[in-house]
Amino acid sequence: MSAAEETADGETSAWGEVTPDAARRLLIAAVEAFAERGYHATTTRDIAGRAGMSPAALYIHYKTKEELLHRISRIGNAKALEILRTASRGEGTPTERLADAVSSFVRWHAGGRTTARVVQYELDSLGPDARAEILALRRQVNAEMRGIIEDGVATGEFDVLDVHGTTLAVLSLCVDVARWFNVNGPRTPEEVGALYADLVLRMVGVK
Amino acid sequence: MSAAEETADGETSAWGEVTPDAARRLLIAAVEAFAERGYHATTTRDIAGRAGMSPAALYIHYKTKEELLHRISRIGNAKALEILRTASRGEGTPTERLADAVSSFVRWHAGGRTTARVVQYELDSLGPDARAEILALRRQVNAEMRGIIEDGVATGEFDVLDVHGTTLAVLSLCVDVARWFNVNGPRTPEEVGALYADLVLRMVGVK
DNA sequence: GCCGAAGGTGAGCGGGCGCTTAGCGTGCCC
DNA sequence: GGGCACGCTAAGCGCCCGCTCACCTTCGGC
Repeated sequence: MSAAEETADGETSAWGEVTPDAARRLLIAAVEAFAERGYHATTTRDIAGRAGMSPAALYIHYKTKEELLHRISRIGNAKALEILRTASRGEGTPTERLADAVSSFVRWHAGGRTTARVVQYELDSLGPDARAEILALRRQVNAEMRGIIEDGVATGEFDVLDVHGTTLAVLSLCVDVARWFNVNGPRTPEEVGALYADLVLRMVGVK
Repeated sequence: MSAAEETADGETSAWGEVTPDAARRLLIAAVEAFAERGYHATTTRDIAGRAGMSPAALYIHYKTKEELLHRISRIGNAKALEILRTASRGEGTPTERLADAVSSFVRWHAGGRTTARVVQYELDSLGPDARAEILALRRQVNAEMRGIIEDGVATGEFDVLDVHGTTLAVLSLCVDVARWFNVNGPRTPEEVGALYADLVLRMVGVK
């Protein structure tokens, strides 16, 4: 992977599907700006400037500033869902699959904090149609996590009183990593992933 | 308490310390607007309009729009700290105090979601000085929660590998309630508080 | 070597932003 | 009951926003 495919804080981006090159650079610039300042506090001049272009160039590749956020949200949420699915549908006991799911989901939110922040915290900045589309992806994420927990309850490995509530809490815990994780802090994404996998196994009552 | 002291979603606000009356009405209007749309997407005209005043009236009571956010943040974070301190410094075993702390902290974040959202998620919209002041309050919140966990480890009630990491996770779990809690959803703040207290006791390894 | 498509720029429009200012009404003090 | 401090409004200033438009390059096809 080339240096151009890394964002400023070092995370590797999976924006390879975005073409042409100029459109991808604009999108990566937008991710960084939205993550730093928030969608509404980011100007189109700032995004274009980070990508080394004039403000007008943005509108060759995107109809509006909101379309940029929409594209970022869809790709990012799809990636998060894919990560969770890979772990959830792998081999192993529910205990192993839950630990795998949590640790990889957390690693993505910590390591790709810039992207994850935008994906998880700028939902309300989208218009109704776009928000509805993203919410559909979120429901699939929820269903995937709930599926693992239900499997563990069925095999007797887990001891859970409220499956829906616990699912919500587990996902909330993982997602909120994007808010507080500090790349220059004392923990690596791998360490947080391992810690959280342990905590979640305790939450579902694994002996 | 009068109806005028309730925000739109029914939560009772502790803004009694804010005087005169017009300043309090503006502040409550700002809390609602910031929670709905976010700080940067909220206009001073919107805040003043919600309070039934002209845009200029805002500047009689507050120097800038940011001062409003700063005041809200300080009062709200102080309230959150007070709630946690009351539970943390009460009587009982560490197990009882932790359950009490989590359930009351969560009840505040769920029931007072409008305020809690602003308090917990608009930190980055503050300038450097104001942010530093709020961060000092947050460190006290962190220390209070960590204190309970350390007490439980000392008495042998808790089995925790990483005290700092677990403290972070517990607070993250509680705070994120403000993001997803829905007043019209299936759970009451009390139910979420009870569920979360149980989950957190599991996280710290209470038998 | 000419042409059209694709991708870019500089200048700027309409509008809404945060905030200011001049002046008005009201009630309290003496 | 005159003066004045206080709370508030109507109007609007200067700025920067998202976005557009007229025009300029570059380049592959024939």
